[in-house]
Amino acid sequence: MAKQRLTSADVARASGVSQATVSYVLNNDPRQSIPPETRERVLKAARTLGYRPFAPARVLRAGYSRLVLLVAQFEQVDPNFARDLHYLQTGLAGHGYSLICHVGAHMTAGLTHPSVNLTPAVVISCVDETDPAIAAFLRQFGVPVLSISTVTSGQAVGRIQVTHLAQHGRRRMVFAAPERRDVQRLVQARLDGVRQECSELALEPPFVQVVPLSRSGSREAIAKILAHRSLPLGICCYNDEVAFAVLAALSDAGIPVSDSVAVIGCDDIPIAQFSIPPLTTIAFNNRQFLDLLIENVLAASQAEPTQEAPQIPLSVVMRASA
Amino acid sequence: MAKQRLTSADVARASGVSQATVSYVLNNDPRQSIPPETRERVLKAARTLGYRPFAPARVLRAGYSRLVLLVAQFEQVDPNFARDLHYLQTGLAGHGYSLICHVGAHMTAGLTHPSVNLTPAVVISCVDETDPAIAAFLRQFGVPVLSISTVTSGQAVGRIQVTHLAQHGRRRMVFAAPERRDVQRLVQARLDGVRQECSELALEPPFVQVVPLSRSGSREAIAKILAHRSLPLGICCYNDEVAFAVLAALSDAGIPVSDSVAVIGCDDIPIAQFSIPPLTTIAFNNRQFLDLLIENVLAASQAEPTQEAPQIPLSVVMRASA
DNA sequence: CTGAAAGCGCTTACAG
DNA sequence: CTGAAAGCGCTTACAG
Repeated sequence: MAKQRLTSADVARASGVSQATVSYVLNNDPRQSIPPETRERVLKAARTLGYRPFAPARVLRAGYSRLVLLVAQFEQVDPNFARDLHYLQTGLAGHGYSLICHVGAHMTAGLTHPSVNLTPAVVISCVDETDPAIAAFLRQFGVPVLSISTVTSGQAVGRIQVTHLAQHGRRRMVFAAPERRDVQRLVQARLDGVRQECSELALEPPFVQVVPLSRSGSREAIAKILAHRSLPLGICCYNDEVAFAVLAALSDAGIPVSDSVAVIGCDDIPIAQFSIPPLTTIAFNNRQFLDLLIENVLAASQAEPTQEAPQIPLSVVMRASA
Repeated sequence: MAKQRLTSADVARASGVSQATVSYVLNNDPRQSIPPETRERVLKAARTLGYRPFAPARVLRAGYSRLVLLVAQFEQVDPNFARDLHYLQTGLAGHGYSLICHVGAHMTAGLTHPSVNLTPAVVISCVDETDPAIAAFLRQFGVPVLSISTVTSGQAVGRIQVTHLAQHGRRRMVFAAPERRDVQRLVQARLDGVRQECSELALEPPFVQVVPLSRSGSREAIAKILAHRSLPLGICCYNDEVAFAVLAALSDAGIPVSDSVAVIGCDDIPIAQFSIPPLTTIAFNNRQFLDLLIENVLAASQAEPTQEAPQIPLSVVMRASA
C-alpha cells in the first residue's frame, strides 16, 4: 500500500472539530472568531501529526495559484542574474507569491512541458520571443507572459559604451562580438546601440569583429582588428568575458591598453576589477527595475495584461582599461 | 465577472462526447480504443477552444506530481551551475518530470514558504543543511530531500590541488580562502582536503589566508602570505575568482607566477584561460554524476528515501599558472 | 466503444 | 461559534 496522505480531515478528527474549523484556524480566517482554546487544540494536533496542506488541492479550490515562473536560457544565468532572481523571489514572497525558475526554454520533441506539472499565475520571460519555438513554449502555459525586454536596454548599453569612449578621446570604434549563437539577438541590439551612437557623434561606423573565447582565437581576432583599423582605438565589448579575452590578446600582442586601445566591457562581473588592467565596464542598476517588475507581476496575476516593463538604469564603472 | 476557466467538460460539449472520452483522447490512454474519427473531433475541439488541462486538478486526482524542486543559494549560481541545471532539467523532462529552481534557501519571517503554492515530488538540496533554518525550510516541503553533498567533493578538490602542486615541485602550501560568509562550509571542506593531503605527503600544514575580492584587499593578503612563508610557494585557491584576485595581486607585487608561486584555482570558469598567466584549475566532470542524480530522483519520487548521491569526478585543467 | 459517477483535499458560503 | 455540504477540474474504475 502506498503512503497515505495526511489530510485536514485527519487533523479535524484528532482535535475533535470539523474540517471547516481546521481550515479557519490554519488560515487565520479573520471572519471567524475561534476561541483560543479550540485554536490551540487544532494547532497542536496539526503540529503533532505533521500536517501540511496539499498545495494542488488548495489551488484547485482557489482557482488560481500564486506561482510565478521565470523562464531563462541557461546562457543567461550568471551571478548577477542569480542575485536579481533572489531579490525578486524575496520581494514576491512578501506578497505570498513563490518565484521559481525554469532554465532552458527550448523543448525538444518528447520532453514534457512544465505546464503538465504546474500552472503558474504569471510567466516572466527572459528569453528571445522572436524564436517561434520559444514563443510557442511560453504560450503553452496559457497565462500572462511578462517580457523583460533585453533589447532596448541592449541598445542603451552600446550607446553608453561609445559615449564613454568618445568622452575619453576615442574616435575609432570596434565592436567585439561573442561567438555564441544563442545570444545573437542581444548582440545585435548592443551593436545597434553602438552604431546609433557612432552615427550621432559623427564617428565612422564601428568595425565589427567576433572574438572567440579561446586564447588563440582571440589573438587572431585582435590581429584582424589591427589590420582594418589604425590605433588609437576604442573597443566596445559585448560583455566582460569578451573583454577579458580582448585584454589577454592585447597583452599577448604587447599593445598597451588605455593608451593605444581603450576597452570597455558590460555587466561588471565580480572579477572585472582583477583584469590587467582593471576593466572599465557597464553596470546594471536593477533594484528599481525589479521593484517595478514585482508590481507588474501582481497586476498581471490579478487582472489585465500589463504595460511593458520599464528600462533598466545603467551606469559606467570606470577603472583603468578605458 | 472573472475569467472563466476552460474545462475538459467544455471540450466534451463542443465535440459531443463525454468528459471521460476527452480525457482518454488527450492522455492517449492505451487501454481505450477510440475510433480515429472521434479522436480527431475531440482533438480539433480542444485545439479550437485552446483548452489546457489545469495542472493542480490533475495532480490532486493523481495524488502526486512530477515536479522536482532544486533549492540553491544564489551564491552558488554561476554558468557551470546553470549548465548542469539545464542538463538535469532536460534529462528529467524525458521522464515526464519538470525541474524548477528555487534560489535562496533562507526564509525571513513573514515570507511565504513555496510549499504553499506548490508540492514537489522531490526536493534536491544544494544548500547547507547543517544550518537549522535551512534544514527547517527543506523539511517544510514534507517530501524526500536529495542532498548534493558538496562536502566530500570539496575535500577531494583540496586534495587534488595539493597533489598537483606537489607533483610540480612545491613543498610549501597556502590556502587562499574567500571572504564570503555564505560558503564557509564548503571552504572548510576544501581546506580539510588541503590539510589531509599535506599531511599525507609529509608537507608542513598549509598557511591559510583570506583573500578579499578587492584590489587592495588582495594585495594586503599577498603581503601577509609572504610575511609568513618564504618562496617558492603553491597557492590552492578556493575557486577561480579568488585565483584571479591572487594573480592580480602577485602581478602588482612583481612576483613571477609559476616560477616563484604556483597558483591553482577551482571550477574552470570560461575566462580562466584568459588570466595572466592562464590559470591551472580543477574541473568538475558532472555528466555521469547528474545521470545518477536523475535516477535517484526517479527512485525517491516513487518510493523509498535514497542512497547518498555519488561522488563528482574531478580533473586538473593544466595551463600556465601551476 | 462510451458515459455517469465517484473522489482526490481543500475552502467557504450556508444553516444552525 | 461550529459543522455538513458543495464544488474546484481532473481521471478512472465501473456499468452499459
